[in-house]
Amino acid sequence: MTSSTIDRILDAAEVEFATHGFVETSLRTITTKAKVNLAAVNYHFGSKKGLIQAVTDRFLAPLTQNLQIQLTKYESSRPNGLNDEQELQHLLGLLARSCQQVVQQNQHSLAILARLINTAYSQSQGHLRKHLTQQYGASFMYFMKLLRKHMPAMTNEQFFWRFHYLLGVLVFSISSSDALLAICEREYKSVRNLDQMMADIIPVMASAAQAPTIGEI
Amino acid sequence: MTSSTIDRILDAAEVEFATHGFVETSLRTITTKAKVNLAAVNYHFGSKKGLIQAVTDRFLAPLTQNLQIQLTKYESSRPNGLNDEQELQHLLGLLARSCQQVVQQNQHSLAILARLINTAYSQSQGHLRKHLTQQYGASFMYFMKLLRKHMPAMTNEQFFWRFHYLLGVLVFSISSSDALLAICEREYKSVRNLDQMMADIIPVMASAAQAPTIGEI
DNA sequence: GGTAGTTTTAAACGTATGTTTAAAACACAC
DNA sequence: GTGTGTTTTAAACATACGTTTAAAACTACC
Repeated sequence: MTSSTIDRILDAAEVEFATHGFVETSLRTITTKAKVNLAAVNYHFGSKKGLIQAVTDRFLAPLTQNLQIQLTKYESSRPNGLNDEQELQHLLGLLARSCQQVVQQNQHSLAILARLINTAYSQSQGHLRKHLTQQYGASFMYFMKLLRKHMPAMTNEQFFWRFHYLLGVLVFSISSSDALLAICEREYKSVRNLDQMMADIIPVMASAAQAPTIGEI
Repeated sequence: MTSSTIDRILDAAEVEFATHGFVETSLRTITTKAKVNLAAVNYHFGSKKGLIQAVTDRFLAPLTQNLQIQLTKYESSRPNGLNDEQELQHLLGLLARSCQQVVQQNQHSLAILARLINTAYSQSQGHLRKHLTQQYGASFMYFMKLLRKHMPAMTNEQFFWRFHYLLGVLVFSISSSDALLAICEREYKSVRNLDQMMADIIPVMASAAQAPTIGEI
């Protein structure tokens, strides 16, 4: 077994990044929880930034790949006679299923992804955003293109905005899921999980996607 | 003129907090931009946390107050015969207008508010969330209660989730607005602003609010 | 004009961070 | 078994941060 060190670091970093964010977690807490020497991170990943990238790559690669496969499969054997609403629900459902499959092998991947997107869109110059789209943009572009097909009553600009409003639902829900699930359990005695939440969100996003546009925007 | 120091600190902190976040901005950059001695923050506000609270209080107090007034005014002279969709649009419009009024006097207030909510919901134990609801929860509870009235086909738990999905649209859009507006201008040669974005979002949120619920959730 | 209270200043403090270093430990082919 | 390349280790480094201190500067009142 070669270098369980790397895996132990990745596993520990994943948990910390997901629960406390990138800047808020130090290499020292990561290496301590991983039972690994502090210098190991810089030795194996070069820098903290390198570690963050490795952590995100580990699930972003499978996620985009999975999504790509699901979409092409769906496109090749798509049922006829569906209206836009149903098509949107299907597409969003595929995205949700990809997320679920990835989260099954990596419990914190979505939380990290949400943090990643949040920080990417919080810096207006957006180096991180550029890196993400260059690295993984292809699958998501394809996804957007399919969505676009079933939101025909919009200009490209209107679609751009609408898409990011939908993204907001997803990102906020996921990054707040721990808190929301806890509140839900305390306040309504209802024990739920992320999968149920995702299923809950799909029709909401579909409705939001189909909301009327305001004039010429 | 007594202590322009305090105001200069608040103004500078506001800009930095809005554009770079709370933890990412140091007291040194704030005091430098404010042309004020480093120790001034601790002298006038006690600590960095105190400064953050002062910065947020400066716009949260007017915002909640404004919202409260608008809501009670609306409730007392509400037009009859509106359906739920229209009522929701009205209520969300009032929230948007409150935001606009506050943002008019304080350009970065919404960006900071979005960051505040994001961090509040990102820590599952939620001390900040508790503080916010204790301090300013009244107005927002009232707002939620009015919203609830026009989303009758839901359980309380379903409403809880749906409300936070809507909140996600708002929070993500606002915290990403700088990036989104920049992309929009570059990609579609369309110069827009936050007000237009907010107006754009209202029907989307109203639609999302009325999306069908999944079974017994 | 002197004095008490407030504010500002420069400097230092203590701590935490990411990173580097150089020696030690290890693995494995020859 | 020796030697080479890789990995681990403990220690130190350099920097950045929030905070504190004590003296200086300022303000306002008698």
